[in-house]
Amino acid sequence: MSDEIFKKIVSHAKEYGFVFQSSEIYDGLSAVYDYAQNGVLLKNNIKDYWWKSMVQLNDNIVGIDSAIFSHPTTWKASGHVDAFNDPMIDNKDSKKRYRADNLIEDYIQKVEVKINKEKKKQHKRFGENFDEKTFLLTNPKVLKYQKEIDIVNKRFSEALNKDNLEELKNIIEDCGIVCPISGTKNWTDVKQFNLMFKTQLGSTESNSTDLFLRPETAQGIFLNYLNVQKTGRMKIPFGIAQIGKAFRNEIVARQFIFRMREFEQMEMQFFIKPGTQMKWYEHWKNVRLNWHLSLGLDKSNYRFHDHEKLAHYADAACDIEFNFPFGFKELEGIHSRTDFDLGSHEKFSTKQIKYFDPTDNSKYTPYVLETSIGLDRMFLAIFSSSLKFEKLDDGTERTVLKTPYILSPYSVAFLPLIKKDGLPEYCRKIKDKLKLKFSTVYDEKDAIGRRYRRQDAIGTPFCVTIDHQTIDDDTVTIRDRDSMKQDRIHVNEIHNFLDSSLNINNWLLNSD
RNA sequence: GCGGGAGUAGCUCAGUUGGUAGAGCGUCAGCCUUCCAAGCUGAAUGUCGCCGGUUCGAACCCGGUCUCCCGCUCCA
Repeated sequence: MSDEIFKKIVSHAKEYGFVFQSSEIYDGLSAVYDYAQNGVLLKNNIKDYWWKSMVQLNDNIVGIDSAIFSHPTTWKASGHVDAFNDPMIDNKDSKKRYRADNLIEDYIQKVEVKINKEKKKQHKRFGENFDEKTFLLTNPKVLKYQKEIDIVNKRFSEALNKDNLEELKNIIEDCGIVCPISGTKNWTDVKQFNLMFKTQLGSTESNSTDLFLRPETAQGIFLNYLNVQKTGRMKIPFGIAQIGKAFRNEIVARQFIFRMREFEQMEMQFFIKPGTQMKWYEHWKNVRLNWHLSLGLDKSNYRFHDHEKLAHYADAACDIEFNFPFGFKELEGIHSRTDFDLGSHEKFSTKQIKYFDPTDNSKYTPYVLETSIGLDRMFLAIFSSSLKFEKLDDGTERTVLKTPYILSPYSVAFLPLIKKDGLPEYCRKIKDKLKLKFSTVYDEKDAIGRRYRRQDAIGTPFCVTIDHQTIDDDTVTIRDRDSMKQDRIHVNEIHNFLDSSLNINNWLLNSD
């Protein structure tokens, strides 16, 4: 059911120039998409709406645009090198996937348990006379176990150091490790899952450094925290906002633009005094939900989801989930990141990243409250929930993209009723006057009704139509996308009409 | 990555047991048109995802590969 709708949404995105699969003429690239002529307008409008709500609306939030490359130590400090690099192995029978290193570690532990069992047994038997050292050195069973552990441990650490995946599999096979679920030894090869994209800085092999494409934009903000705070004379609490691309080699990337390998984040890191994080956590939860609601999509599309299992850096975290065609899924994350990031960069860089608080003469590493929204997910949320297939009273159907007016690719279409009698010329003239301030489009081909529907399909909220009366008295009709109703207004009023309909104040500050 | 399904025009799809492709919508040009996709005339568009094999001959059969969808898995 929703499957069908999702397919229609994806088709519509392509047919009307919103999203194309990347490199389609070469059969495409998995989980990479391009924004097309209309899509880029919608996407830019979303960015703009977010940026203004953060940077322009708040005196204590500034924006930056940090590089996609950063010093490789960044990702050690952030925890991504450890958290994003796992050797994985699949059991072909149970179809379950395991971390190969965990399987081996578990195995070693099991053998250790056997030694302990043996020890307890002997201890019970000999009581006071039990000599642990001699026992461990002489008991044939223990010696056998211990020898096995030593060998496995040695091979294991060598394999890990050399990233020798084949050897990891050999160890698993040699130890006879079975899948806990299927109980079989039918394993695939071990594969390294590196969620970060690697590249090199430097053009020759001998003098190049391995770099990662950033898997999140947040670290660019943390690296610049001190610079921004000093040069911007920022006082805590304050925030740094950023919009930018991030890259993750997802194991499974699916659901259209919901999970892509190259994606765009809109993040704001808010720096606060330790101990105040819960207050700010609640604050930003509110602010962010209201931002979403200000766009006027149905309230029931949103819900909070609190994280039970917290990430290594967080002491509280939740998602704002959106009702996508495939169910409620994460759209935005609000995380209390504590001083994990700044503290870690302090440690790795050995530079002090402290804030001197003049209000009480205290000195501390600031805590961080993060809001992080996926721009592509926001695009999909808007696009999928806006696309309506309406049945009109006269029995005909109408496909209309009811995007929030302020985000629509084009704000207004200019349409001469017919293609002669000077109407096109007149129409172009008034379009030209408005085209720099508003996103406008012109169309004279086909019957007027068809042109209205074309604009409906790409979400244009207003259509200005020039007819013969216009030539006589300089009035035009202006049609509203959602109601399909028309008003006749004077040409000179178009500017003010659009200006007030699309006034960001009315949208952004209308959150209650 | 595993299992299942799929890939034919911009979109939705048809194509009978193998005989080198069609429809609807859309697009374009012209005519006609005084306001909500359906008037008339004409036109363009596909190496049937890609590579290879079987065959006299492949959209159709076989193998490989790429991509998409669903489920599993993963998700700092």
